[in-house]
Amino acid sequence: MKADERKEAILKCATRLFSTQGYYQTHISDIIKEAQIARGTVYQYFTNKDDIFITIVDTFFDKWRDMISFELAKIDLATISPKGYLRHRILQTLIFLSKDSDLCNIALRLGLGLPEKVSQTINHFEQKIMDMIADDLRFGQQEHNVPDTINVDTTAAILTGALLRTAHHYFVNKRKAKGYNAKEIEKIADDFVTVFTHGIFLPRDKN
Amino acid sequence: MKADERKEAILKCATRLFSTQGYYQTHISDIIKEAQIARGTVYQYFTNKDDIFITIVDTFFDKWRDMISFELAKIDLATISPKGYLRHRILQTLIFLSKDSDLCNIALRLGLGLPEKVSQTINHFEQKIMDMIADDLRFGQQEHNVPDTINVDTTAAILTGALLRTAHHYFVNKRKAKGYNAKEIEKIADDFVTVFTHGIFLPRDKN
Amino acid sequence: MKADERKEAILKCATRLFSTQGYYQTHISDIIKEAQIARGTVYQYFTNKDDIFITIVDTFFDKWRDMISFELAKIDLATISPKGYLRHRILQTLIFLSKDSDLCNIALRLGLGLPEKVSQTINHFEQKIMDMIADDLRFGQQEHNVPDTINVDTTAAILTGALLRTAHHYFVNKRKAKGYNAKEIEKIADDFVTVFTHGIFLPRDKN
Amino acid sequence: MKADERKEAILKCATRLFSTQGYYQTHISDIIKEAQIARGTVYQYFTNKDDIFITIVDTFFDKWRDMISFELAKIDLATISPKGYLRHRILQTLIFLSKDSDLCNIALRLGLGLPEKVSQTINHFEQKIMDMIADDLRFGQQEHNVPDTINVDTTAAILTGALLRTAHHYFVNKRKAKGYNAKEIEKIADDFVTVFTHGIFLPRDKN
DNA sequence: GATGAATGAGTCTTCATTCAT
DNA sequence: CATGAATGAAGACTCATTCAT
Repeated sequence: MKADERKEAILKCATRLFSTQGYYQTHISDIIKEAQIARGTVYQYFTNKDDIFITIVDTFFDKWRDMISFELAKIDLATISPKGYLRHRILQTLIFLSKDSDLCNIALRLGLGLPEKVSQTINHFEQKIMDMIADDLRFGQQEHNVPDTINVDTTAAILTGALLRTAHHYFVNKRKAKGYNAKEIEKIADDFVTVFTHGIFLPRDKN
Repeated sequence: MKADERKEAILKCATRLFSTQGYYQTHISDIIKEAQIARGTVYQYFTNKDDIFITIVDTFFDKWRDMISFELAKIDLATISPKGYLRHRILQTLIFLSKDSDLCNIALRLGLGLPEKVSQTINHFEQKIMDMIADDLRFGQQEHNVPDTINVDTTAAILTGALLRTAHHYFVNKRKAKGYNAKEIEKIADDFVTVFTHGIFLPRDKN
Repeated sequence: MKADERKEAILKCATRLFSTQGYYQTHISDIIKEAQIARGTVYQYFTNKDDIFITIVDTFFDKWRDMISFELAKIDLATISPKGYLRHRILQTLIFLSKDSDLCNIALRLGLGLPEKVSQTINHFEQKIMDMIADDLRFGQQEHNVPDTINVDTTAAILTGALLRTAHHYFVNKRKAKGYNAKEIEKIADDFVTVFTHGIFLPRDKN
Repeated sequence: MKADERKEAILKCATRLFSTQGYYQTHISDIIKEAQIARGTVYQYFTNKDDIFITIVDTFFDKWRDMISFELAKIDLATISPKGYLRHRILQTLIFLSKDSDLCNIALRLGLGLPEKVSQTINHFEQKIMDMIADDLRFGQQEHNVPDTINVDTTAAILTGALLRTAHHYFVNKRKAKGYNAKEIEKIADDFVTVFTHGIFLPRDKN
């Protein structure tokens, strides 16, 4: 087997394992068993375990960027509608992510290997949030406040992702020493609601 | 120090450490150093490391649920508008999450401890997606397709979270053996765009 | 067993092993087998293998320094003869080194673990030099050029050690880019011979 | 390149590396990188790593022996004075050792590759002994007990080498089960001092 | 002869957990 | 209850050597 093929084979096995078991619970032993190679062979192609993982994510990222550029070149920015533009972007990204479930799992950092029991606990938490949101949406549809046209499943995922990430963005990444005050949080909530009330396009948008 | 206080003290230290360094990179040694107790003492209150972590997340979840019930009881479902309802829900959750940055980080599973270098790689990936989305939004505002009233920062976080979680929901959680076909993915993308085009409320909604 | 005793026990075993098998051929496995402790115990007292070795040498060095100071304080510099002074120094150092054969071997860096076969080759080389010198000395005694009073064995060791270290001192430590020229080497040889011709005391020295 | 040249090239590179980094810290990888050959090629000329090292030392030893014989043949034993004889031997050996700093370092076994930190510790020890001896000598010169004609630098190296090797000779090589007693050590010290008091030539020696 | 990919036994080191005091 | 010394299974990584091309 040629060097490139071997490297590729290792990455392939490692990707599946990292995705399934997470970073810490994927051991070199697992990788070599899966790839049917000797322990030392791994280290002929990668300096260490990190290197394997980083290579996977970096490659994935590069492919994503290439895809983005490639797709961007295909559309006519002068004529496409904003909605069409958004749809195009979303669709391409989804298609891209759908191609490799393992990479999707890794890159979305949602399966990075906590011990089974620990993992369940968190999943349970997130699921509860999503369920609650789905219930709210269904109730809204019954009450005719929420249009029947929206997909409850997708929208619940959207709102959960949106909510958790927004929280993370402000309260972890842009965390403030003395925390956020009531006013500031209300502002964030209002910005949040605005998006989901009117959408993100101007009303005169007829597309 | 009483048993309850001691247990609480351990959890407090563990929470900060788990949030900062992640599950695997937080060692019992770190916890006992921080809590200034002996190694064996930890095992008098918790059966093992997992138990500590699970206790933290479970407690957090219970508090969240209590908060939800409590807040739900305070509003009058008969009179509140759908938008008001959404705003209320979002606001309470954000307030709740804002109170404890560490717990927020843990529960959102975004800081669960990969080695520094590895962590950076993924952060970089997510940041790029968010940056790209923010750029799109700003461009939309210049072209007057996107209202100036939306907050680019928040909306970028919303869209990133929404997109990644939607992808994860379908392509990892509800993954199909033979993958999704083009039609199915287009359907998801359309559902996605719909939400962000019209919002999630019926047009007759005047609130 | 108390912490101090255990640490001491580990050092004792390690010292013997390092001396016998050298640094690289002494494995943690050997040490724990010898000390009858668990693998992890070693790392409770030392950060790593180097730390053990360095602790041994440093302790030895400290003891030597203390001995030197202590002995120096006991002699009266105003009345002692130079020869007496030299004798005192040498004797104290020899007594010190004689106390622990293993430490002597380690500190003198003459047995620091090359593989057996490799070690033999070098020993052989050094032995030949020493043998040759001893032969020269015995021949000198037969010819009545060398006094019968000198101890051939000791003197051969002296000359071998003196010669090799002098060479090392100049040709390795104080090595010159373009090497030493004939004149310079003759100077070193002359200085060398001077010491062994007249001794290192002035002729008027009657002690 | 011919077989002999290739073998020579490998030995040359290996010699420098062994001298610089020591036996254990010189890896086949280092040698092939330096010699710009393939990994397998080394094993076409040498059976293993030891073989390379032993070849180096053996070759060095053979050269030394040849030199000794050659030089011995040039002098007239009937007429040369004992001092002249010693000078001749010392000078030839020094010239020989001065020619190849790396080989000198290897053969003197003073740089055979302990990890840097470990190595420093021992160097420090040896240096302290040498410094102390040099101080003693300088003090002796001030007091006019030691002739100004001796070279302090060289003599310190001589005494250090002499002392350490003598200790090694008796306490390691010829070690006794129950150690040496005070009387025996005094005897060694006296023999040692004798050499450095009167030199190793008979007083009637007028050379 | 030359190559360099592959091998795998062998090392150090880590760290959650136990248990005698 | 609290302590912290002791444990040892488990894991990452190394590197001399082999062998098919």
